[in-house]
Amino acid sequence: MQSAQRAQCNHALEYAIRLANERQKPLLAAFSVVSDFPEANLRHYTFMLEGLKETQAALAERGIKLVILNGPPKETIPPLAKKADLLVTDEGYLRIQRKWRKDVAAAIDCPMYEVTTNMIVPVEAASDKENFSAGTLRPRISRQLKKYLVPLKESRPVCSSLDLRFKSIDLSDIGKALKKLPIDRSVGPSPFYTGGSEEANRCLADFIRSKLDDYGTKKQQDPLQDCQSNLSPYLHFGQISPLYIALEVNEAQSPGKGAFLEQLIVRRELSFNFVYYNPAYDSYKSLPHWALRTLNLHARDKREQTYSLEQLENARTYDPYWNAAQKEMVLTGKLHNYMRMYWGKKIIEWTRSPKEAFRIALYLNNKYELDGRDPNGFAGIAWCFGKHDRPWAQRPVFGKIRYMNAAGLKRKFDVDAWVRKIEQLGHNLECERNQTR
DNA sequence: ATCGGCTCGCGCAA
DNA sequence: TGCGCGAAGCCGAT
Repeated sequence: MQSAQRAQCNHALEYAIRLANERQKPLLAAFSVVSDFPEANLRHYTFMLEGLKETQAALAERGIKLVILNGPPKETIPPLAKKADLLVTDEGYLRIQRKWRKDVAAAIDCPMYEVTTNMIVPVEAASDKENFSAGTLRPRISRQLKKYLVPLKESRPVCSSLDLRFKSIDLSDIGKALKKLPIDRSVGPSPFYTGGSEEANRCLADFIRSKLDDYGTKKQQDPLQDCQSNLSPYLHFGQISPLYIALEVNEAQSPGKGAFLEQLIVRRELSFNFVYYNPAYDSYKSLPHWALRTLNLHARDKREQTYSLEQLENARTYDPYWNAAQKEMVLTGKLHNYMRMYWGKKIIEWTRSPKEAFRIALYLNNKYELDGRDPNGFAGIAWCFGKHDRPWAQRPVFGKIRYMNAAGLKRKFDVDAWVRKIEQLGHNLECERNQTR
């Protein structure tokens, strides 16, 4: 288990159970905590372990033991696979996830299967190449939706789980477990979002009940309206299945259904298409030619204002809207979708070159967002630089890249009220911190 | 308040 | 080869 950290609606898990049952063999589940995952810190590990603790309990109820190990998969997994008939894993799209799987496959003697469960239409089934935009991927996905929007039957292993003595990380006290791990602690846990499938299911139910109707309306672009699903951190750690979400939303009779499924399926899977087929997905080089051409042409344009990474990270710009966005991200681990775009666009405006802007935006996104380092995050940052978008009217610095400014925020919602809300939030957290001291 | 212009490449139809 | 079209844009004209 790696990218689908859940007991529910997990095709890799069900496939493993089925194969074990066919062979009348016991099943063992394993997860390897890699404590030096690039750019991950205490915030992300906390969220992840909260989820794994629940998953371990949920699996135990179904008679499956989940061992939690610490170390790179190529060292932790092969010893477990020594006497195994076969090994089943979930799928990974990022460079490091693909390397983990390759390394494990090379180090074991038994067959290994990789099962898609974090997508609805598998990345290779949707397209065999990188797609230029949603416009080209959408029909490919739509054509096959019926085939893949099928509920998954859950089963139980017939043989009792192996009771081997493995040095499993004890998750009964997550704080304690985290203290023992040699992880980056530069960013603290989110005070707002708790990890785990149960919380994910609560978010989903709440979203369908009270938010879905407004999805796709202009209310969705207003961060003051609580109109988002907030599911992206849970999707990132595989604590909830996109198929399960899609099936649940599909059941609802709501005008927002189409707009939400567009996000969940087309836009999300376009991101997976991006990281899977574009080896430079985490760099400026991943941009389309027209975007690189126009950005390079304007790379030496005079900037009205430039900021260093430190100034940006500490939310010290002249723009109170941008500062509030940065603060929301740092404080909560999640920034509203619309503000993320504004946030990214402004970094282009305020840095010495688009290459530097890309590096800074990705760095901050990966460090503070709970769903950082996700295919969606890489595609989201690249979008600010023209990826999956089209050229627009030429202007300094941006060239033909889509431009955004504060007038747009004001047009769409009461941005000053939103800034006050973020300030209040920061103040409240400060008070809480002082009280616990 | 609404509308066209801005501008490029993809993919389908002819 | 032609043509329609595309994540949330802005901006100036009407």
